[in-house]
Amino acid sequence: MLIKGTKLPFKAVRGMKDILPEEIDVWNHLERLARQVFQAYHYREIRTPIVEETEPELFVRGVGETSDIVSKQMYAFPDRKGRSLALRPEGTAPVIRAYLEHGLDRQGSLLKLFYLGPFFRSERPQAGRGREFHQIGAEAIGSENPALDAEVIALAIHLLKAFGLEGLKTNLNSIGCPSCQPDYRKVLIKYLRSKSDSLCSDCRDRTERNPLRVLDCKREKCRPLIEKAPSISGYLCPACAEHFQRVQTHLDDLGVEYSLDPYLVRGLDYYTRTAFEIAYEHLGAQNAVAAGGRFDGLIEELGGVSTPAVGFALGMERVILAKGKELEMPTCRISVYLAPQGEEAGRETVKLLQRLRGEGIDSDMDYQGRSLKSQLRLANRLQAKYVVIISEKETVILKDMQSGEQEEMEQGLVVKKIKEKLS
RNA sequence: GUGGGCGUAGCUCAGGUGGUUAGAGCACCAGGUUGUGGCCCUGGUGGCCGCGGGUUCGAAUCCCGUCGCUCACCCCA
Repeated sequence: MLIKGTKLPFKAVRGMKDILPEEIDVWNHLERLARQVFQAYHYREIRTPIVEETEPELFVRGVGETSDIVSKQMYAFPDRKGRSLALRPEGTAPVIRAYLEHGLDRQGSLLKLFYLGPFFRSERPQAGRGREFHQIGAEAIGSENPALDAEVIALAIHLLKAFGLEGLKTNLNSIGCPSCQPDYRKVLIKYLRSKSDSLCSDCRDRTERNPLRVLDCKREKCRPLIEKAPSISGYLCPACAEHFQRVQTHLDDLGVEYSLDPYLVRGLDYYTRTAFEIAYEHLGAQNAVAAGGRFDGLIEELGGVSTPAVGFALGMERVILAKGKELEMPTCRISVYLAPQGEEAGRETVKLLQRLRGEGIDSDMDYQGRSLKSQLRLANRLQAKYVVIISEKETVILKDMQSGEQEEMEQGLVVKKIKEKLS
């Protein structure tokens, strides 16, 4: 409790949240499920530092200089020697950095990695979007086989289903490659400029800055124009078109349901060809719960030998938000609670408690010298299975909190008895 | 960065047009029950009414500012 008359001296940083004991079971549960699923798909975990140096421009070159993430959302700061550091705003660039730094490309053919942890972007907080947020992601590096695109998409969906999410919608598109996207881009810009008067002000801006982004403008005003806009699908080069077709065939073979969405665009510059997004309808404005795609140019951009790769990331907070109260886990339980009565009994209780714990039985005791009544009340709230009442006598009382039955026994026997009952 | 909504007890929220000691439910503590939980009953702890200024005889209430939270835009998982 705070001293009377004072207000909170410290607060969590804006947009960053404490995960409290009552919430942590959900997180651990999801992470445990995720690890199982990744194991089934043969992805191995990698953990990269939360901080990266910005000087060789890892994020600028990876994510894109003009992207909002780099241009205005990155937490960057100098360290003691004046080097510029940044809290990682996304996971792919650091994973590729580690991949190149440790020569993981020389250890085998295809490398499949997953990661989970916090990321940071200095955006305005909103439902499903914090300044610190947690992602689970995967990257499959070293093949342009469309079957791998399909695997990654299937993996993302598999994870979300394992988390218990229903009613997901998967959208798919191909945004081409460096040999065809620029041509489309020119055509699109030309079209958009011709309609510039009818577009919203944001879209006029986007036309010059990031024309593909105009395609997923939500404004009523822009919709009809967008629907008449040239579609990327007509401009894909033969190689991209075939790749996209084969991704779809594989998804069909896998029984994955998806919709083609020619307006789907990714915000990060490194994406090529396959782009996908998995949305949960009732989430509010931020309804993409997972998204990803292919990034065949990133590794070369970061100084490696040109290597194709696909991946995705999934937002933990959004998953938890989507699950809402459905996901509530059983609250904290304890097997045995010890209720000492009086000072002398306290010493015996501490010893008994240690013996129980030595046997691996989760147990606790009252340390506050409270009345038996309030100790039992607490034990009840903790959903204790058994309570041991210890008085100054030789014998103790073992009470079954569910049935209410209790029996008196020698103190030496109680640990053995509890072990029997719990097994 | 831009716009809307909201800041009253640990939590969820009441408190018409300003008017005495600011309320309820939940939670917490104690008692009813000569150390025995849940249900019920009774009582109790807990509030600079976000902060600062203004209007007024008088402000939780009206006005301005500020900070915080929240939703949305932008952008993104």
